[in-house]
Amino acid sequence: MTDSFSTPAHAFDPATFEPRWQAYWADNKTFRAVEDPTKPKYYTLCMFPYPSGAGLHVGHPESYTAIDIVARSKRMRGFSVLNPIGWDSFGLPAERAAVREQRHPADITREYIGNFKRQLLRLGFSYDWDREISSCEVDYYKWTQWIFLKLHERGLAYLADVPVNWCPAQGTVLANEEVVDGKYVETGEPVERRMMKQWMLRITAYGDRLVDDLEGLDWPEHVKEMQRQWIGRSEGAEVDFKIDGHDASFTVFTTRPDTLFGATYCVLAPEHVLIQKITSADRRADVDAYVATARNRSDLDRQKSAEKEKSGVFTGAYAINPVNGAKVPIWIADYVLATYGTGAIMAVPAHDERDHAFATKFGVPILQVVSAPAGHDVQAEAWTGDGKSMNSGAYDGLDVATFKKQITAWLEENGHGRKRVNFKLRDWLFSRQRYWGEPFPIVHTDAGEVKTLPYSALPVSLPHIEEFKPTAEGLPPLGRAEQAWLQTEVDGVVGWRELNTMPQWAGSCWYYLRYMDARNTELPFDPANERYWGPVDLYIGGIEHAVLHLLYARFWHKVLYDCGMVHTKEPFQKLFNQGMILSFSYKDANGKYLGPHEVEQRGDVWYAIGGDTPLEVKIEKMSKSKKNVVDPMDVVVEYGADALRIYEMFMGPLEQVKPWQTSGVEGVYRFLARVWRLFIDQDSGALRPFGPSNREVTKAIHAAVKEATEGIDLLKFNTPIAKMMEWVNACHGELPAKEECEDLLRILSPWAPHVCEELWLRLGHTTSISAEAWPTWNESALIDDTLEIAVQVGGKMRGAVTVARTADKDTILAAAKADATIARHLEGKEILKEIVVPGRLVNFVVK
RNA sequence: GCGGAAGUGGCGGAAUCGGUAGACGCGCUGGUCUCAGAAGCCAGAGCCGAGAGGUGUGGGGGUUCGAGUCCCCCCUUCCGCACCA
Repeated sequence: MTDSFSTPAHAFDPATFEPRWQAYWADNKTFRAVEDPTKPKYYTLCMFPYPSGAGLHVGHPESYTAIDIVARSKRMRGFSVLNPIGWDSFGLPAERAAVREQRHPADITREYIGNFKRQLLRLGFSYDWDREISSCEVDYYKWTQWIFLKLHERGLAYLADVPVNWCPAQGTVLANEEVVDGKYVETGEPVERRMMKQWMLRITAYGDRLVDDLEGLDWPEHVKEMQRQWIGRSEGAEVDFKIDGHDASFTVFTTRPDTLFGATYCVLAPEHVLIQKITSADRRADVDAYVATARNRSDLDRQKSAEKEKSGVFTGAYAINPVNGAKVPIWIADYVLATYGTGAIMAVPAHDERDHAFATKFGVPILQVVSAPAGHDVQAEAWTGDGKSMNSGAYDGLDVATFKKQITAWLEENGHGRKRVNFKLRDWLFSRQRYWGEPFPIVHTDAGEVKTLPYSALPVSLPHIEEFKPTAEGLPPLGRAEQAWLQTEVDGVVGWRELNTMPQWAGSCWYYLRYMDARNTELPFDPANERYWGPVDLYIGGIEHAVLHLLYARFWHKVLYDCGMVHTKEPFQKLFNQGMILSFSYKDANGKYLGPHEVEQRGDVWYAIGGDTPLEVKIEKMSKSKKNVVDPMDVVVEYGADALRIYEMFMGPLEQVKPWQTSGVEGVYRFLARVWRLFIDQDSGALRPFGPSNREVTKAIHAAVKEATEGIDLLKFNTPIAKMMEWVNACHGELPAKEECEDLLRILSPWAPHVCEELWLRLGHTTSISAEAWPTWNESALIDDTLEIAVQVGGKMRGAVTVARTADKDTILAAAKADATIARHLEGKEILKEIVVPGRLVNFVVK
């Protein structure tokens, strides 16, 4: 009832102008990206959003705001900026929702996209909406299929019978990268191993380049390291071992060929093909039992037991060591992986910890062939470091590196082995037994041939089906499509379409290229456009994609590079990971979570409203079950988009994990309201008069311009806000000179574009502030005529004196000694040394 | 176990070519305005101490006139990898 009194007619109210500016930008296509050869380009990109039913969470606007600030400031600094947005819209979650809600995934996906888009528009991001794309629409996935054909043409796509990660809950296979600890990373559902015929992409052929090209990238070191570890390049040798009494041999991979003389046994993985052939009659029962057990154990079990003890069984067969003819027993053990190297190893227990553990348990001899430091007994513990070779015949006395080279050369010359580079990285399992994904441009003929469709036959549209479950015969959901889709003709032969679909990663492997030429109907994109826009200059997204998406996209990019489609070896020049935004949660003694509106603080302790038992307060990841989710749209309704954007940046460094605090949003809202009141008379709505600037205000604006300019380049978006706040504080409620006020609006506009456009308009300008030139600062304006010099006595702070900036050493010392407090501290002491740091401090070293 | 990042007021965080620790914001205290409240505005504050002063950037040592910053040891937290021969 007192609102008319308490709220002036023209008080700061973002809801009155924010939507108006959003409409203005849309109507005028203010942020259209133009291939302008007269300007340098800048390409900003956020990781492809997956539009979920839950809508935006506060993590989305964090990276989007950071990108938007860079994009807006780069435009103001004369760059032609590409800042696009689109939707990663194929994938399992939509299909599961479809089953749950009895609706078609296309309908669900489009609804979610509409919701996301509405929310993003309400936050005022400067996207070129004319380039909006959606990976589930046929005008996009036609080109995903096109790129698949390119991969196939180059021998990089093949069908293979492979052990796959089958997730029964999802009803599909998963890529290695999607499985952690035997569980699907997205849902935590268990994964088991099966043999299946699947489409694979030969990413391993690019292993070397994927490692080597990391070198020149401006990426966080730990992300590069994660990629290196995942690719896991290791250099060594393959060695062939004949089997005593059999016309057979097997090959091992080792990184330590220099320890060949110390091999006291060999191990085959339980899946190794030779096992049946070489096992002796008296060992067969044990071997069969061991192999059967190993086969039935899940990866998770295998991993768990790895932490405890080694297991294994002797085959009864012996291998012949090619370097010295020694016969060593062949064991089977599941600590040797079928999928890495050759699935077989030579074991050198003296110099490998795993072999040592195994040898100790099963009583296999341990033979030292590399000298260890005094006091190190290889019988007790393996020595894996450097040393001189011993017990190695003619090779004794060599260091590890030299011996490796010599023995590898000897192996090659004598046909017993060869130099070899191995990767942990395996080929990418590229098919999924699901509906909501890109169909393969592949046809299987009745004669059993696998044929690719010609480019002219694209797109292969996803057929409409009603049920998204496997067929009764166990075929993937696409088996439910009509005969007219299932059966087709290629090269004059009738055949059946591939029923698998591509994984969700396919669409996100090249979307950043489509943005460069989003409406091209002839090609995925025109290479001329790529030469202008590529590569992405700044890419921001979550650390969760450090391996998966970034590895796959780099792989495809390199293939397109080899096809002459793109002109850079790498797609993303600079990468940055935003830190997750956490939130406070409140839990009562019964373990029940309470929402922020159900709790109150009394003193330092939180209680349920009206309750008297203290609650447990924690900072946790936002989740519905913890009742600590912050909906960015709620924040917009209460404080406006500008306040949300500024708070997301003001919370702390972008890369840091940090907790959401609604009181902090109120703080930045108050800042914006102060800016508003500085410019606008709240009662009349009129622009308030400019006045004279003083030294303090002028210094503050230059400091703010400097901090904003440098902060944006360093992706430090929090401290510039502090400097702008200092300028407002320095104004003490009175507008200073017009130019300084305009500079403030210019530098604030990337963070808070709506209020800055509004005030810019009210200053009488008729064009958008987003097209203004970025201001510059003057270092000289930052320097004061007088300086405060800190004074220490014996290294302890005792006071400060104010002197002219030009004051010389003696003047400063005299001023310091004249200060009453300093004089008191110097009294009765002998000054041993006088240290003067110009412009900073004086230190009297005393006795 | 291996690798990486980080520990600063009641809270989020500033400041690292070594040079006045705690900018800015939140919260708090006091004042102003008001019949009253809210908002706004002004002022205060690391901690201990009445004060002089002491003390203080996870802990312990060291280098230095001077250390949040450099060196050594330790503790804690978070993240990644985890039989890859």
